[in-house]
This record gives sequence, structure tokens and C-alpha cells, in this order.
Amino acid sequence: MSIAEKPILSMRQQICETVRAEVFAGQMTNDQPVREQPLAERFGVSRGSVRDALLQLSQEGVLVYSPNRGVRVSSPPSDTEFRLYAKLRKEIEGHCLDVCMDQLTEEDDRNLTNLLATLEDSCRRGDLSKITETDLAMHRYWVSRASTELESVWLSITVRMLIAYTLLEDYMQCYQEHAAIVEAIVRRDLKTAKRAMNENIRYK
Amino acid sequence: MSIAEKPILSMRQQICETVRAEVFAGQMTNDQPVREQPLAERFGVSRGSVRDALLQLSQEGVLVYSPNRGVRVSSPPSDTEFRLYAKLRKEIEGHCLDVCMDQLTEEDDRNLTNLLATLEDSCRRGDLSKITETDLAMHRYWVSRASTELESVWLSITVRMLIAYTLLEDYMQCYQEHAAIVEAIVRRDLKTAKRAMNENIRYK
DNA sequence: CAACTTCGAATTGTTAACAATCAGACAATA
DNA sequence: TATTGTCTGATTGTTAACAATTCGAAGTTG
Repeated sequence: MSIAEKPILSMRQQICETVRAEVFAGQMTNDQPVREQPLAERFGVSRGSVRDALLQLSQEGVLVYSPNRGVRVSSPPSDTEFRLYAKLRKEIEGHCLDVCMDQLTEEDDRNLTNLLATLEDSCRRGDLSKITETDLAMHRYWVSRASTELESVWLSITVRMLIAYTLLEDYMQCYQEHAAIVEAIVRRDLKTAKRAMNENIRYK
Repeated sequence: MSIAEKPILSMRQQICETVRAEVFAGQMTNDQPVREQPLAERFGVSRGSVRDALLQLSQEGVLVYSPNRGVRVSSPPSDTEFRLYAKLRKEIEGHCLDVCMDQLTEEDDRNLTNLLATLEDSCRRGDLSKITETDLAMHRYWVSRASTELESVWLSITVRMLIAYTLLEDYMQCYQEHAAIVEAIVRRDLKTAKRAMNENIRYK
């Protein structure tokens, strides 16, 4: 994404992105409360903005909220729920590929290729939190290109799956799978792209 | 639900429920902004609580939020998105019936039967906003019994479908369909309940 | 007359102080 | 000992004032 069109994220969005990434990086253990005051000091803002962000992350499913008791990191879903989420994700992402495939530009191709390069690097280094972040960003890319409405639904499903992201057995396989998706997208080969995407979103 | 266990809704939840119902009742036209101050005065609270509620409704998909410009009622989804939402809803509600069928109590049966009676009355009177409200409450019932996590995902999908709820062709058919679902549930007949539910969640 | 600039009212964004609530420690009691 | 009640510090919930931003209505200029 070029600098000129980089959107200026609101304070709330910044906090959301940061905290969400840290949850996926495992830097926040579940069942341990996430306090407002420390986060406010860290970001140099007041509790109000932090509250907004934590509320949004609760709606997303990254955190769970208890009245008068604050928020904590969500627990992983059960196996049956995980499988349901995987199924829903496949249908949403398949729909999004249908919609956006024809309207992708060469810049989109470049952005996806760059994300793929970042993913490859992260996989080689074995940087799990960066892998998760980039994986999320790639899938999010074609979803957001199709529909911002769907993006919100998709995110709330996907974050619940990622809470369960403990360990990959094979980093390079993760890269290979995404390479196959991106390659098919760049060729505008819808059928192959969808098949590759379906294989990547696996049951546990 | 007995009085003893009726949960005391937080201010935010109260505002959410009320505004959401009014959006579905068509009392708020889309593309017209929803202002914070009037709502705050109406509920007798400060803007902060209203902000929280509007933010939550934006996450849900009932409202759309623009930075520095407030929120407005969402626009109906496209036909293809509507069909996708319907598909996702069927899978979620089917899963929820699977999960909760065995653990429903006689009190649940009574609650569902009461909701059905309310729906019948609303359909006879042709009170569209009440029909929508009760319809939502019934489906929500078995979803919430299965999983509060899924309830949140389900709601964000379902509200987007209901934004498109303009007119039913036949009120009593709506009642009949729900009667079939509840009857099967009370008999703990999973297969019939799921089939009836699938028929009720129709494409446009 | 069309395009641009400036200004101000309306609205949202942010903050800090205050109120309400909760969890845990500790003491009193049967 | 197990239970209950009470206190206290920590945390969230709410509020009202202030800051920043938007948008439209004027006015200005070519």
C-alpha cells in the first residue's frame, strides 16, 4: 500500500490492531484480565479510548467482557465449533474470491505478492506471531476487497479460530499453501484459487 | 423466563436492544444519521453510554460508522450477499439445534411456546415490527442456548438480513413455519426441526 | 456565474474527575 | 471449623466539560 493512501487509523483502531496482534502472539494469556489503566498509559491516551477499543474487541470475539469486571482473552472454541467456523470461513472467502477476482488491479497483485514475501520470510525465521499476523492480513485482503460488511463478519469468525492457533507443524507448508493461492489469484484462475484456499483453511 | 433469573441489562445493552428494534421497525430511515445527543436525552444518560451502544451496534452491522461523522442505519445487502448470509445462518442454527436439543428443559419448551403465541398474535394483527422482533427472539433462543460465542456471530449475520426485511407476503405462513419448528423441538425431533428451520430461512 | 475561501454552528472525539461495583482479607459468630 | 458480615483497595461505569473535526452557508474572486 502506498504511503499516500495509507489510511490514518483512529486511536481506537490502533489500539484494537495492537492488542489483537498481541493476543494472537500469545503475549496475553487467557483468564488473565486485561486492565484499562495500564493500556491507557501505554498508548498515552485516556481510559475512554481504551474502553472503546476493548469493547470492540469483545464484539469481535478476541476478548470476553463481564460487566463491572472488565475483559479477558477469549478461550479457544470447542472442536465442533472450530469446524463450524472453518466451514463458514470457507464459504465467505469463496464468495469474496468470486466477487473480487475480476476487479483486482495490478497493484493488488503487488500487495499480495509483498504479503507473500513477508510470509515466506516469517516462516523461514519461524516467527510464529508474525506468521499469524501475515496469514490474517492475506486472507483479510481479498475479503476486504469484496465487501467491508462481510469483512466484519469474517473477522469475528476468523479471530475465534486463531485463538486456537497454538503451533503449526510445518511452517513452510503454510507458506506453500499461500503461495498457491496468490499465484492462482494473479493468474485470475478463480477455480484453482478457491481450491487452494479451501485446502488452506483446515480443520484442526 | 422467571423474574428471579431475569438478567439486569446494562445501560448499554438496554440502548442497544431499543435502537436495534427501532431500526427493524423502520422507525429510522437509512442514510439519515443517528445522533448521540438526542438519544442521550431520551434515555436520561450521558453521551458516553450512548456512544458505547452505537459502537456496539456498528460492530453488529445494524449501523455503519464513519469517523467524525457518526453513525447511520445500514443499507440492505446485495442479493448475492443476502443469499450468503442465509446459507451461513442455516449452518449456524443447524449446529446450534444439534448442540442444544438434548439439553433443553421443560421451561425452555414453555418459553418457546410463549414466544410462538406472541408471534401468532402479532401475525394476526399484522404488526410487522412485532413480528420481526419475535421472529428474531425465537431463532436467538436456540442459538443462545447452544453457545454465547456463536450467538454474537449469528446476530451480526442475522441483523444484516433483517435490514432487508421489507414485507412478508403472508403473515400466517410465517407463523406456521415457526409453529412447525417449535413443535418439532418440543418433541425433540432434531431432523424435523432442522428441516423446518431450513425452510423458514429463505432466500429473498 | 461558477469556483474558491472563510467562517461558524453542529457534531463527534477526548479527557479527567467522580460514583458504583467487585474481590479479597480479616474479624465475629454459631 | 465453617459461615457470615464488614471493611478496603482496585477496577469499571458514568458524567460533564473541553478539543477537534465536519459541513454547509455565506461571502469573495476570477
